[in-house]
Amino acid sequence: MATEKKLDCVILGLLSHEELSGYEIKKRMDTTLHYFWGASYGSIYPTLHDLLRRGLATKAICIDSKRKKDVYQISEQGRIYLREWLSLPVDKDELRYETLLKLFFGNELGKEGVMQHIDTFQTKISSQLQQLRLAQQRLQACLAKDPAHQYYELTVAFGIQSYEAYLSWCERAKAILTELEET
Amino acid sequence: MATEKKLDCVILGLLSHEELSGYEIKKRMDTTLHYFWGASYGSIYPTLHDLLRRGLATKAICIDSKRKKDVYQISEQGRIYLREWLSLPVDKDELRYETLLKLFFGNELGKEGVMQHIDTFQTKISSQLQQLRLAQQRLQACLAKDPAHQYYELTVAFGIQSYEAYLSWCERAKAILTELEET
DNA sequence: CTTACCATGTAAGGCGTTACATGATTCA
DNA sequence: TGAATCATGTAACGCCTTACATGGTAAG
Repeated sequence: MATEKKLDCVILGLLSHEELSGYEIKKRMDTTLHYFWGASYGSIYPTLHDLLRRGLATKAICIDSKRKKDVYQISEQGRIYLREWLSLPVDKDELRYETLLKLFFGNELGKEGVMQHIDTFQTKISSQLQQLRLAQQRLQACLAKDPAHQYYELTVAFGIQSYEAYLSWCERAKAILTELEET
Repeated sequence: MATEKKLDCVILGLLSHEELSGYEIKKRMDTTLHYFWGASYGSIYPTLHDLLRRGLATKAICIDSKRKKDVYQISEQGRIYLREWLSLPVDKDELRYETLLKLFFGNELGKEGVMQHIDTFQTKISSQLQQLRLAQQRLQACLAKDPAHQYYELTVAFGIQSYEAYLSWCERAKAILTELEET
């Protein structure tokens, strides 16, 4: 019942690349996966325990220069489970842009308010686009060494392409609204 | 606690355009708002009752040719509440594309699988793009009559622009993967 | 020495989906 | 007469966020 849980698969996916602690997983969620997925500690740690319990991951205690952390590795079982999920058809691609919602009800909000929201959106997207471009440069430098990064690069390219489209839409939208104001 | 609820505002927004029944609201969610918002009956009807209770909407029973339905109207209080929310800064724009997730873990899935997912994605987006283009044509025909539709048109334009970007990314991604295969 | 960051976790509770239930009406 | 659509709802339950709690270490 309710929406199918995927966080276990996402974490397994990250572990398929390298061993990670819960804290590091959260980092990945906030950076690498940030623009197309997310999760909080409150869901990550319990999921990690669950993966252990199901034998899909193993845990080791790692002590790097005085600092202790629990690192998790994907198990053979986990790899099988992950591959199975990856092969399944995609269940849902979802976009929830509150900005579009507020725009849609723009008649009630008024032109100035709408303009304001577009400006804020544009600023946010611009800065995220810069981040993505940086990531792309870093990736392209090491693509030759590690062709596995090719897939990462594809997702970054997706982000760049759509964010560029967003920005050009912002300009057009603002132009249309300005014209409306003159009339 | 937990994520802030916005469905009440979304419904009020829809009611600000016209009076609607729960069933009709669901229809709007599945068509007009479909690509940037969603909701099920299980959340719509209770929210509608809640709006009544809070005095943000009123209910009337409408009998159209034998068919009975409960239509809701936004109240003055509701309009104030809606405007207030619309003026607030946008809290969250969220994108959750499982397709990108599976792509990201492409190394584990393999090229063929990734290609498959891209194809499916491309097909789905193409068809949704067609829908959006149709909507745009319909809208442009009546923009002169009702300038309130301008805002609706802007959201449609956003969808078209980003979906076009998605599709051109699909082509590039497939080309890159094909090249990889040849090597 | 204090701020920031590393690191792990739990509890409460909201949100919203899925599945189930029911019944009328329209149309083929 | 049967399928599709109109129409309204509820119960169970899963998911995940927020907020809270705790403590160690690195760096300025």
